[in-house]
Amino acid sequence: MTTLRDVANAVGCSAATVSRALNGDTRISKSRTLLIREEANRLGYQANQLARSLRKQKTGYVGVVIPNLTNNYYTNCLSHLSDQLSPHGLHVVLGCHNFDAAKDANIINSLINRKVDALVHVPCTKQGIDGVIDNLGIPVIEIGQRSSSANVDAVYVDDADGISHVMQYLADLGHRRIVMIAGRQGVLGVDAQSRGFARAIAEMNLSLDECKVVHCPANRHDCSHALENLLDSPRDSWPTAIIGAHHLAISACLMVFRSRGLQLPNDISLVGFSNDEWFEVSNPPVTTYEHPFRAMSIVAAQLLISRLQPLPDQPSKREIINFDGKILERLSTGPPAIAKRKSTFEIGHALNLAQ
Amino acid sequence: MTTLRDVANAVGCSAATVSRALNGDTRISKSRTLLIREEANRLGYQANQLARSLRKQKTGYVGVVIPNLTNNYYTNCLSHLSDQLSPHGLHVVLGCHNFDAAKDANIINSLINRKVDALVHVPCTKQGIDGVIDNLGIPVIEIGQRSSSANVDAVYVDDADGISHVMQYLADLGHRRIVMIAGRQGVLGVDAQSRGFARAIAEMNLSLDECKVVHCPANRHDCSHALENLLDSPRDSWPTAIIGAHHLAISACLMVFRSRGLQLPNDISLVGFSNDEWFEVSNPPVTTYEHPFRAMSIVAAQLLISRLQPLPDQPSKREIINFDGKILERLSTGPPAIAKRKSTFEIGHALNLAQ
DNA sequence: TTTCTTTACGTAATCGATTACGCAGCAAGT
DNA sequence: ACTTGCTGCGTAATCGATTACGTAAAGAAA
Repeated sequence: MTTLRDVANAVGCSAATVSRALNGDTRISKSRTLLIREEANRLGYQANQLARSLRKQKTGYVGVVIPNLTNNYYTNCLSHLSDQLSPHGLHVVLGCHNFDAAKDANIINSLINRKVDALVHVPCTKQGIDGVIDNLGIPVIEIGQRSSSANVDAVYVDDADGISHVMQYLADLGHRRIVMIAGRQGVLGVDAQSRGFARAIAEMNLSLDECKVVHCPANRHDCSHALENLLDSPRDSWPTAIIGAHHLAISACLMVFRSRGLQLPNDISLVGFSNDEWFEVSNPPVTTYEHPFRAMSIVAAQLLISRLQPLPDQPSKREIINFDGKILERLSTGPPAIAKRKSTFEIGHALNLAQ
Repeated sequence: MTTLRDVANAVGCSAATVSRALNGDTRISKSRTLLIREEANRLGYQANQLARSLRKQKTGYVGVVIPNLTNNYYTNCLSHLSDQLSPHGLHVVLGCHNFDAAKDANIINSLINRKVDALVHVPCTKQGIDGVIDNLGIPVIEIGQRSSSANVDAVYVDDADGISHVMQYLADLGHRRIVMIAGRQGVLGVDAQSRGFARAIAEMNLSLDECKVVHCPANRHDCSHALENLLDSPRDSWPTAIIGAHHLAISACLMVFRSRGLQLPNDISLVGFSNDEWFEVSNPPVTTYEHPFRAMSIVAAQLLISRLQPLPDQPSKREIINFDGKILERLSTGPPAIAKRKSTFEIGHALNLAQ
C-alpha cells in the first residue's frame, strides 16, 4: 500500500504537508497542493482509514444490532438505515442477537471496543441490557422498540397501542372472541403486545375467558400446532378473530385454514401485526397493522446523523419519537358470522320493544 | 477509556508487560500476570480494537456486499454468513450496490481502505468490476453468482443450469410455450437465466416464437404490467407455463391470476426461481427452483475462515464451488390443458396410422 | 533598518495497541 | 571464576494517519 510517506517522498516534502494538502488545508501553497494531488493520484494513494480513525477518534462505522434477518421488520429497517447512512460515508456493522440478552450485550460490547461512532439498536428485553447500553459515550438510538434505558434516543411504535388499535378494529366489527398468536414472553415487543391486548380487554369489556394470548416460539411448526389445538376444540369456542402477531403466525394460520378448508373471513377473521409484501398477495389478502418501517428508519438515521455532528450550541436532549402504525384493511377480516346473526336478532328485538 | 498505560501505571510496570500478560505471553511471571489481570478487570480495561487492528494489520471485519435487502436470496445469505462468522469474532460490514456497478466499485474500494480482512461479494455484472476486485490483497469470495474475475473464490449456483433444469421440468410436463419473467438485462444472474433459457430452447427443440423472456424492472407493478400485456393477447397464444425468475414476478403473477380468475395450474403453470417461505403458503403452493442458500453460505464462510488462517503449507489455490439447486414441486404446476388434449389426439392419430 | 505579520511548511507528539531487541539477574555448566 | 542460557521485563519502534507547535522566509508596517 502506498502511504502518506510514500507520496511525501515522491514529492519531496513532509508527510504532514501531504496530509494537509489532501485535506484541503489552505495554508499549503496552491502549486504544491496541485503537485501533491497529482502525485497521490499517480501512486494510487488512498488514506488508510484505520490509522485515520485511530487518530481522529471516529471510525465512520455505525453498529446496527437487530434480532435477526428472518423477519422483514428488521430487514426493512436495516435496509433503509443502510440506504440513509451510506451517502454520509457511514458504514453499517451488523449484529444479530436473536433475542438473547447475553448475546446482545456481547455484541454491543464488542462494537464499542471497535469504536463504532453510533449504535442503532432493537432492544430485546424490557430493561434494555441493564445499564450496558447507558453511558456508552456514543449516540445510541433504539428503533422499533423502546426499552427502559435512560439516555438513549428512541424511534419506535408502541406495540401496546398497536394491538389495542387492532382490538378496537376487531371489536368494531363485532368480534368478542379474539385470540392473539404471539412470540415468546419476555421479548420486549411481545410483552408490549400482551399489554395492549390486556388493556383492550379491560377497556372494551371483553371476556378473559374468550380472549387470550397464545405464546409460541417463532417457527411455523409451533404456530401451526398451537392453532390446531385451538381449532380442535368445539366450534362454539373458536375465536372469531385471530391476530397473528408475526409473519410466521400468519403463514401458519393461512396454511392451517387452507388445510381445514376454512374460509377467511367467513369462518374466522385474520389480522396481521406488521406488514409483509406477501400479505397482499395472499388469497384473500391479509388485513394487517402496518408499522412505518421506512419513516422510522429515515428519522432514526437523520437523528443519528445530527447526533454525529458536534454542534456545541445544541444541548442535545434526549429524543423519544413515537410513531403510530395504521391498519391496512384488506379482505381477511369481516364481521363474525355469529355476531351478524346475533345482531340481527338484537336489532329485531330492539325494534319489537320500541313498538 | 482505560488504556493499556492506565493498567500499567496502576500495576507499576510497563505497557508492554500488560499487553503481554493479557495476551497470555508465558514469559511474564504467573504472579505478575495474575496481578495485571485483576487490575485490568478492576479498571474495566478493554483493548481498543482500532489500535490493535492498526498494529496487527487485521480488523476482524468482513465486508459483505450484496445487491439489496429486499430479496430474500440476499438476506438469507447475509443472515447465514453473519451467523457463521460471528462465533469467530468476525463482524460483518454491510454494503448494498443495487446492481449498480459504479456503486459496487465504490463500496468495495471504501471497504478496502477500511481494511476489512475479507470480502464476500454478490457480483452484479458479468466482468465483475473489471479488475477492481482482482488483487485486492485479501480473500474475496463471490457468492450466489460467479463473475469472470480471476483470483477470487466462488461459491455459487449456475443460474443457466438452474433455468435449464426448470425448462426441462416444464417440458417433461408437456409445456412447449413458456415465458420467463426476469429482471433487467445486464444483471449477472438475469443474463445467466437468459442463457439457460436459450440453451433449453435449442436443446429441447422449442420454438423461439412461442418461448420468450420478458425483462422488467424489479418491482411488482412493472411485472404485473408485463404479465397483463401477455394475457391481453388471444388465449391461443398464451404461454402454458410462466417462470417467475424473482419473488416480485411471482407475486405479480399470483395477483394478476387471481384478479383474472385464472386457476393454477389448470389455466397456466407457474414456477418460481429461488425459494421464498411464502411460496409454500400461497394457494396453491408455488413450485419453485430452490437455491441452497444455507449450504452456500456455510461453505463460503468456512472457506473464508480457512483463507484467513495463514497456513504457510497450503498454496491456497483458487476454489470454485458449484452448487446445484433443486426443484420443489408443489401445486402450481401441472401438464398444460392444451397439451393434454393435443397429446390425446396425437396418440389417437398415431394409433390410426399404426392400424 | 527593525519589528511584526503572514505564508508555507517541517518536526515531533499523538491515537493505543503490539513486538523486535536488549539487558539485567540468576542458575547451571566447565 | 567465567561463560552460557534462561527467565522476566523495559525501551523504543511501529502501524499510518492527524495536528499542536515552532520556525524560516517574505512582505508589510513603523
